[in-house]
Amino acid sequence: MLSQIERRIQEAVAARLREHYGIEDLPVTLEQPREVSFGELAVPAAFQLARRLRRPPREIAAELAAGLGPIEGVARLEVAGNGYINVRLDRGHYGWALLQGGEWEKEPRPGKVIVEHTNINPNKAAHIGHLRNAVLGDTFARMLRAAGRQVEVQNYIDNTGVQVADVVVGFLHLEGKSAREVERLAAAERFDYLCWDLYARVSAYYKEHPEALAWRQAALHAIEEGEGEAAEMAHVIADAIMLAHLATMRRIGITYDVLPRESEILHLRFWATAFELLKERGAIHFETSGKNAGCWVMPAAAFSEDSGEGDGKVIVRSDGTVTYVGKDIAYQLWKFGLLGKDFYYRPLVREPDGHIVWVTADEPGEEPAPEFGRASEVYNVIDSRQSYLQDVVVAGLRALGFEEQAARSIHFSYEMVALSPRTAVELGIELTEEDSRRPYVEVSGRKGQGVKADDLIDKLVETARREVDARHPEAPAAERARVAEQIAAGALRYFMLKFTRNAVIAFDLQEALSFEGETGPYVQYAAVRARNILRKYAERGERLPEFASVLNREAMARQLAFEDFWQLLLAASKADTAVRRAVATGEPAQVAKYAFQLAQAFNTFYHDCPVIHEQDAERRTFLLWMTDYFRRQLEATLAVLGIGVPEYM
RNA sequence: GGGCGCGUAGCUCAGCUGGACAGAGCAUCUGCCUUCUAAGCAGAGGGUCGCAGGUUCGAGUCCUGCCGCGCCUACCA
Repeated sequence: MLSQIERRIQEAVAARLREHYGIEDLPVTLEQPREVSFGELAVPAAFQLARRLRRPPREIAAELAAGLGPIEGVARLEVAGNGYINVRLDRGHYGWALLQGGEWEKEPRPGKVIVEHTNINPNKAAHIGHLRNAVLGDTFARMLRAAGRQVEVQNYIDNTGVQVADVVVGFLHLEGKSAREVERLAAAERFDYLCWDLYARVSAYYKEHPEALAWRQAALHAIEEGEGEAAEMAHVIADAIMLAHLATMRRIGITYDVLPRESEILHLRFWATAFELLKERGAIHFETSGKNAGCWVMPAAAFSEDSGEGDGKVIVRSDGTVTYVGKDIAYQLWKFGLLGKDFYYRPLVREPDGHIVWVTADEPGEEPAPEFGRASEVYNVIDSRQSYLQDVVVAGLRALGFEEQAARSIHFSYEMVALSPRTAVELGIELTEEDSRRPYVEVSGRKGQGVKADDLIDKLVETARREVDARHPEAPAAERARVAEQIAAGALRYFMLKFTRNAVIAFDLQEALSFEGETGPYVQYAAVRARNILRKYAERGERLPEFASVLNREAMARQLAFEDFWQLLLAASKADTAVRRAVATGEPAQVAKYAFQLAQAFNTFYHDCPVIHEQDAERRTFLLWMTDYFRRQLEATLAVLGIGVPEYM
């Protein structure tokens, strides 16, 4: 809605510039005035012209504004400050247009976007760092969809890597378990927690007994070959934990379209194909001397600006096994449809909403699968510590001559989640004097430190449940449980989204468990309040009026003359703009901030202005409509954030 | 050493392509529940935007140089 008016203003100003000054190369930008009392939009063009024309901006602004004819949707223009042209919208026109339609503007583009996120090693329970990844990825995918793009969400399962091998070593050598015994354990509750501890024990064992690293090598080899006890055990572990991760993420509304597995990358010879390509086109070479002797290496010059120091990146180890990066290059090629091969697929689980999650398979399945891959754009949601490896992957594409795809391979990076010193101490992690003074402490998953995702969600649900029980003791228990879960999920998702991507989160348990101020529940509460108004109105036996027939443009203009009403409506109408802007900058936090500010505006309105008890009929109708419009806009925004609105709070 | 990122209120963080007097939440203090639920609202105090230059009509935002901090720089991912 707003962007249509913006376009008209830009066109009108551009035309005026052309006709009056003969200027065609000045892009007309629009800003939001600092103060709402200045109007809804501001044109700073006079400042840019001042230099060229060598005249004071204020004078130019006056001249410019005077020559602009009437613009649809604009009530008037004012010259302000030392050269701004402030725009006042025609409020009646605006409100009326929103009442008529007010659909979200989209920017559809051809081609499919792949968003890859979560990507947790299937060897232990998920932790809060993984939650940040998944929430960012899931929200970004929702943002893209809301903006009209076609999106496919992938979650890569590294089921043949070192981390899984380490847990295999643990079961095999520290626990003396067979694949069959592990299978029984895997069927029990909290297998991911059990592996979390075992993984930490294995890591500690390596430290004490470095010779045990040979076990890892052997396991890794066996897994890559796909045969023997270790390989079988690896599959059991990885599959069970993959399902545990899906269950964890399901709790906060996250799901996937397809899970490409590393084992298929190997067994279907994706890697072998990519390897041949890389060799053929000279992207990697065999090292015969130096510390990388016997390895296939990508030269540092390929991915680093000044290639002075680096020795390049090992793609194939001297024992013949391929590194993660190598497999990732094959995978990235497949995503763009450049490998000339495809996986087989089988349905893995059906989500409660009917959505099917597919997983790759190494032989044809019975059910026909949708087409996966063949994207025109790929976002890899991976933390910033791995930017070096992402650079290598992209360099691989470039070295193979896929310039365009390399440019469309986007590392959607974000900073790590560390712990606040206070929370670290609460978890029993010993801190040095120095650490306790720092704003945050990085913890080691290898040592079994950190906050498990499910533990955090459990705590959030408990906290929410206490509040819900206190407020609604009469409600059925099952319903209270569901409400508490929605609040917990909202709190968690908002917490992970309120920080911009490259802020290190110092995770503080108390802060995360807070439901006041800038939090998910605050925003959910505003939506619940709006719903309550409409529900209470209906309970009084009154039917919601046919707004479009009762409220005409003049009534809109009359009501929107009140500043508070106008500001709330204006804010609510900007939801689609906020999402599109956030897509453009790749910053989900902007959507979260918008939702919070909109909720704030509504809460003020809610406090100041009773809707149902309004005496004046026209105003009451208007307020009901505005409440409903606000509700729809906030709920749609929350949906983009993956946050649901509880029945009550 | 090199690469990436960060440094804004006591704390945690926003600040869109440079724009009109620097924002939010938390914490502290003061008020407001007989009204559509106070997970709320209103208000107060609190900042030489790390430092120094530069570009510009205009710099928290761009450039350069320092200072401090973090991450990466594996035949782990």
